[in-house]
Amino acid sequence: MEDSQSHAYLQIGEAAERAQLTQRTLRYYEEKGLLNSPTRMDGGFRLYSADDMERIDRIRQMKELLGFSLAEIKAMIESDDVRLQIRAEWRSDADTAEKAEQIRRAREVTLQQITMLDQKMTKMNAMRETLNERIQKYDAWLLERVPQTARS
Amino acid sequence: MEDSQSHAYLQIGEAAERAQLTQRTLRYYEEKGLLNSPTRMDGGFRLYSADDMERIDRIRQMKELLGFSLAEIKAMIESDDVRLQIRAEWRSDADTAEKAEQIRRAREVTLQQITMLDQKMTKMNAMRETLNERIQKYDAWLLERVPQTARS
DNA sequence: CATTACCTTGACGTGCGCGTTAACGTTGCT
DNA sequence: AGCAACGTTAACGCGCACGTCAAGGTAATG
Repeated sequence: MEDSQSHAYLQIGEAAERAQLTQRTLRYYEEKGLLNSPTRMDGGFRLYSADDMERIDRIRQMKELLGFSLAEIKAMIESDDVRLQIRAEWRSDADTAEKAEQIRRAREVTLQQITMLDQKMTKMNAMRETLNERIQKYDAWLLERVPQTARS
Repeated sequence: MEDSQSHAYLQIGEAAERAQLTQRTLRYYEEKGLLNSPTRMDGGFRLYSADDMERIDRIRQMKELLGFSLAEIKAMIESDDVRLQIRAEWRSDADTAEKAEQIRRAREVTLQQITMLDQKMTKMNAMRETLNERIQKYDAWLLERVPQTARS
């Protein structure tokens, strides 16, 4: 019987299914340094944490949504690493200053990402406008010569 | 000496340069049916019209902005063809009904494009929100332990 | 008419992002 | 202990989107 709250650590099979990717793809991402190697069970099986799954999903989004190459994505998710490090070393000792520097860098990267998102969205808005105008031209044409047309 | 109003028809060299693509890429797009074969001069050199250039630019945008494959893009620019046909046959005879049907199809395609643009933009907005929250977390962390930080 | 710059069509090469197969180890259940 | 289900690495393959020659034709200039 299964834990109703799914095992918290997933083997690659379930992980792939939930992420809508193939096992091959997950291993490939790991190979390319997009995923920090997940923990393994004794036999060597990969175990994906919730954080891992989150990250996998962000990678997928960046690919599908923004059409980035894996290399570009790898560069972009630096900031995730910092975030996870923060969580991990939360109560760790020492080096507040160094961590602060890392966080500032992560903040910078994140800001750049936001900027580029905004740029893309601006262009997409322009594109949307163009398409809208096109629709209106079609409608004008149709109304002029085929007035009995139903509009949606 | 050059016409100040650039020759209206461009050879592949200038066309590529202006579109920020390579000649190879333009030929490749033509080969794949993304561009209707441009007119040629007597010797066989390709001549790109303003419409061609417009189309090339839309292809580039779809690739860079949306990350689509050439196959997907080819499917999407159907509606462009109709638009150009309209211009061409503007005062042509006959078949208003048939043309109307084409226009309705083009309108449909365009609507779908708008819908998908909207979907993408929605997701990008969500992503932007996530990034914004991340920034705020960074700022909170920095403010708590390194209060002497300058914000931008 | 010769030179130079630009173009043409093949054809092979390349990097990316995986798919697929092979050979084999692990886990869980009975 | 045995079997099925699941996992592992390694290696080859593949389609896409071009890059990069090679061998030659065309255009513009002096």
